Amino acid sequence: MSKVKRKPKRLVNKPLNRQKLIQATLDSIVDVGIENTSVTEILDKAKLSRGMINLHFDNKESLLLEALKFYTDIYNQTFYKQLESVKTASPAFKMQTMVAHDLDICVLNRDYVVIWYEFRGKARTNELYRQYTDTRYKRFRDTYYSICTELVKAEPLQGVSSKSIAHGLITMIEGMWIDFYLHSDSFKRSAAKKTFFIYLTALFPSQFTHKGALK
Amino acid sequence: MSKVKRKPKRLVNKPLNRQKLIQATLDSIVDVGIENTSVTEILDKAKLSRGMINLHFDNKESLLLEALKFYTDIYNQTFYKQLESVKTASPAFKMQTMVAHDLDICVLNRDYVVIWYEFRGKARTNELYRQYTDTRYKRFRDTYYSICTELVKAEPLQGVSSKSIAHGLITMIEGMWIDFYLHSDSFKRSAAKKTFFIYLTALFPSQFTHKGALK
DNA sequence: GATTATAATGAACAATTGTTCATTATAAAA
DNA sequence: TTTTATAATGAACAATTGTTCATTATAATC
Repeated sequence: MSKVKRKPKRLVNKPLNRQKLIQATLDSIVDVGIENTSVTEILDKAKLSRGMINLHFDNKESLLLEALKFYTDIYNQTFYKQLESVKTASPAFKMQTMVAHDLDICVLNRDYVVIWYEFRGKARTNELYRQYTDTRYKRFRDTYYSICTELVKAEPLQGVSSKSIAHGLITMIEGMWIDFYLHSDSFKRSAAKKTFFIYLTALFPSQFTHKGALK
Repeated sequence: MSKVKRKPKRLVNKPLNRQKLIQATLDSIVDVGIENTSVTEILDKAKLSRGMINLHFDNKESLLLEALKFYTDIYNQTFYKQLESVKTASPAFKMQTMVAHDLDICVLNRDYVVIWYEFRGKARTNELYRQYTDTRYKRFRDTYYSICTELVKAEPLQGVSSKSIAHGLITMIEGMWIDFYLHSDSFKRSAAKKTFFIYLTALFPSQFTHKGALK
């Protein structure tokens, strides 16, 4: 008789505590590194009891993967938002916008970069991590390749493929991130941007200027 | 009476087993990552008994540090040998030589790069590791800065500091290493070299050509 | 207020970590 | 050959790892 309906109950705090665990995991990675991020460490930070990780996630590994997923989503969202906003603009403006994004404080900040490299350090020996890090990397690379192709079309260079040029630029951005990761204290966002535009101007003098502005 | 002299004995195999442990540690880092490099893993690889790490080194941490030291010495030796060999050459030739070294298979190979990034991943939270990785990085950077200064002196660029140029080049080399680390299967040494020389030629057209040769 | 579904707890678990040290093996010196 | 110094062994250790699950707490429904 009373078997009419048993609806879900008490789901108010569950998603909240789930998110707490993800945040505590990311905090722990920043504080003590992914290597020393134990369940004890995470639960101390989240101020939750010992069984919570295995209640909300199957195991510690799943929690770490969800944290990585949550993290990469942030970058993807801002990256694509920027890309969308310059869809019809000139290639030079596209390049300027995307470089500005990748050197912006909302993406190139201490915590953010640390988390990225901690996860990617484990990606080599962890198939699942590699999936996420490689996907992000591919999108990032494809975007810059595409913009470089447009730049070369607008201003052809003799005997130089747009592929090679894109390769160099992508490599440089990656190097900038590493530079920030290693020396975030002395790293100067403006200097990085300037350096970047020196190289762009050397290759495409009719589309850029050293000062980072467009022609 | 018989207290005349007690000379050291049986020191034949000790250094040999010590080196075995260092090599097994590096092998383990390549195989399973520094995170999963346990004493059990190392000793299995070295085919030595359980107590050996604490006999030859104070503890596991010391062994890892000695392995890092052994590793960085290899790079430093070849790097300085090359640098010494071009001491009196033109800046362009110096640049060509050092880039060739840093993209050469004896330094840019799978095992070598993996070990480097595994250690550097831990360097952020490990003061001692950081000392070694930072020292190597500083030497590397100083060398390229110095060569760039010479290049700019030979061919001044208006409104562009040699510091910025060096910054870009160093950043690109670092990025090439990362690229190799992440995609050693598809990485093409020749393509990397070519890309590098495109940028050098764009900046210093009277000292380089796209083909990687000197003018 | 009583019932019920489930979120949260934390003691207990087996497995693995790095380290210790009494014991054994071995090569050089007496 | 005997003695001696020390290199090597591996069982035993305490500490820490991630996971389990019987118990308790709590909010929605009856």
